[in-house]
Amino acid sequence: MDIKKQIIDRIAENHLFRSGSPAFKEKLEKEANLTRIHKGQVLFIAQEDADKFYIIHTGWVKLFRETFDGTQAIIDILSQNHMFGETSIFEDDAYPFSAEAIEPSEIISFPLSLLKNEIENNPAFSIAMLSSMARYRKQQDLEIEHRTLQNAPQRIGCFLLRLANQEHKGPITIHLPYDKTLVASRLGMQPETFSRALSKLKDATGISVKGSTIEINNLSDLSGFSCAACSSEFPCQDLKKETV
Amino acid sequence: MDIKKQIIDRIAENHLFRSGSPAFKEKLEKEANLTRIHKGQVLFIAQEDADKFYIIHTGWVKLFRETFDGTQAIIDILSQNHMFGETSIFEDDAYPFSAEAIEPSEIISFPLSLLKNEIENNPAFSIAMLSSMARYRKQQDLEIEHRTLQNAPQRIGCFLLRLANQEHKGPITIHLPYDKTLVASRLGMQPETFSRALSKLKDATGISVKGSTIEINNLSDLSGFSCAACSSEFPCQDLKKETV
DNA sequence: CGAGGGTTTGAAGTGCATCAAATAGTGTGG
DNA sequence: CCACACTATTTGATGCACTTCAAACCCTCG
Repeated sequence: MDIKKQIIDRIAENHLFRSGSPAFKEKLEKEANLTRIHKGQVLFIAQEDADKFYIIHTGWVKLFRETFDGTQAIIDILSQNHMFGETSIFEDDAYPFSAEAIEPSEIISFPLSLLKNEIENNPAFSIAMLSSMARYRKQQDLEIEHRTLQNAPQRIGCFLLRLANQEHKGPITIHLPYDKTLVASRLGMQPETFSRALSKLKDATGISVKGSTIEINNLSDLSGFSCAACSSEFPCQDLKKETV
Repeated sequence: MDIKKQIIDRIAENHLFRSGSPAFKEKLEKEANLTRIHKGQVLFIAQEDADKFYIIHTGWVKLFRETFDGTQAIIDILSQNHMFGETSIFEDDAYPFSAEAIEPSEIISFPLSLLKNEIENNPAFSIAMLSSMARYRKQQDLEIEHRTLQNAPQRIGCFLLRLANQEHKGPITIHLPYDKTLVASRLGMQPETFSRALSKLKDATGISVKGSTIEINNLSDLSGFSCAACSSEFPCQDLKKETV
């Protein structure tokens, strides 16, 4: 219970929930449900009736949709402090995608009704929600652009840049947050293509790769290579920094 | 003035603006600016200071971003009753893309400040705005999926299905709303690819093509072919039907 | 009629996917 | 701590889809 309170307190600090009413925060805390889920566990599937929304405490969750033949389209892969499932409010209470843990994770769930209520009764909150959705929208626009204009090595480079802390000078060390196979599908390519594209990127930009650890020696080489085919100037803001 | 009033009245009927306060509608009418623009005319470019948002009365407008070397990524192509530029409210008052007329068009512009005000002061309106953005978000998710999972002929078929009036039984005649070259870039492919993919689609589904007129004889052949690689069941809702 | 843009067709190249197989890495039970 | 099983990753070979470059065609409009 104590842990739960701590978690809620931290969540309450983020941009969206800061605008929540005290009553809302109280209810959040009361109705929060912290669950540990294992790798591969499915939280919900697309079209299912939606009655909860989720925030990730630890771990990683992928959002995806699939066709009849089982091909998956990864919509997003989320980590700590990210919220998902909340848009079903606007989708006749059906989840618009499926969600599955890709690592052992701790997930907090809340009744969607709380959110709905707060949106309807607290204008400041609904405005905060608007700006949260606007941020997501911008990110999606960028995603489409990336997939249209960048080739495989460039997309990987761009992904690495967004993982890197761009303030830092000098060599930067990055750990891929999950399976290379998953990074590949997150970037819309096959695992084999990812592997080959990564070594092309290595040759082109002088990064070094050992397993899932990647060292960037020269940030501007990397950004020069990756961002050439992108309309936004470097650094391509990581819109994910603001988490909710 | 009379024409202007008529236009505003029609706009006021749509989902988003129905939630506007009477004072808001009044101000909209007073501050509306109807402009005729010619093909190729640019309304604004990305990053420019935003002080207006737009609604299309007649014609077509493309939204796009471009890289240094001039390559364009088409974000969307919009027609009658669609709104654009409004998201700059959430982007530090800078347009996140450029907008250009692709046909002679009549465009109505309004001060962004009106919208900002209404969002801040009319909770019902900000909720309507939320649901409008949620709709857009869903559409973008679908767009990414299409580009990932569908091949060129399938994407064209899907595009045609969304143009067609799906209620209608029997043969359906469609006119491409703008240049094939533009349709191609809207679908993320080259004009040559479009041309070849269209004839593949013709062979596969029995549609007939004469210039920019396309006749669909058997809707289910077309949807069977195109929607096989898509997670949503046919008919892929045209989320654009609700225009704003 | 002739100019110019849009569209189609052809030929060749590139990038990514696919299938198959080898290799590296990880966790398990002995 | 090792051997085994299993999964993740890499590598190779091949094919397909789309792009690119070039040229022809077609349509419209002065």
